Amino acid sequence: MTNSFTPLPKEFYEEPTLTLAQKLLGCVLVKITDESITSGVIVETEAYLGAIDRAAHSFQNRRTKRTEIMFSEPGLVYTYQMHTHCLVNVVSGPINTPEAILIRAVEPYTGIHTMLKRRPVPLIKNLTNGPGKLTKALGIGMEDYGKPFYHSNIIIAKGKEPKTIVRGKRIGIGNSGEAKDYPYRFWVLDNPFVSR
DNA sequence: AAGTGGATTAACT
DNA sequence: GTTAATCCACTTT
Repeated sequence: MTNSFTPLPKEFYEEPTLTLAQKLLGCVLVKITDESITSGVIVETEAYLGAIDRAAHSFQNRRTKRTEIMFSEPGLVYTYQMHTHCLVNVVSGPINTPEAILIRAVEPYTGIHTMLKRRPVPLIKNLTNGPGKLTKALGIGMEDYGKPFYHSNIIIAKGKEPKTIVRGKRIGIGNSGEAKDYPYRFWVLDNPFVSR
């Protein structure tokens, strides 16, 4: 499938994680397969700051097979399996700084028909308004683990500037002690596709 | 064996 | 629309 999206350069990811998490809002997440191109505009992200963040897999620099990629250079794909779902993250921070940004929601952009085929839902609104939902709709899976977003079949391209960015507590990390109140979640105000 | 966290469905206001 | 219960598969101990 021919692709008209231009990946953002490697340098785009060389920012502090909390800054990058905001810069990613409005960008387009694209997955290219032989059959189709599907893409969505990122509308919700969460930052995970490895060493100091109890909610992160890499808390206190815990290095396992799963978190290994977070210690690598920024701009790589970190996918991990959660029950039946797969979640996508953008590796952030310099080498040996295990930080990542979870993409929690996107707004369907191109290839909506294909996405609906992968994930039949009555309302488009429910197609990609959650981290596990968007991966299924876009066809992202564990096979994408470790790929660079700037040079592969899963890319992040420049999008449009989001109107208003809001910041708040993260979701789904209730048992992470004090870390559960860190305001590391960013989303586009009033966008119907944010997970909540 | 234990821990994990989103999606879906059901029950409720 | 909001909350509650249940499902699920993989990772780490």
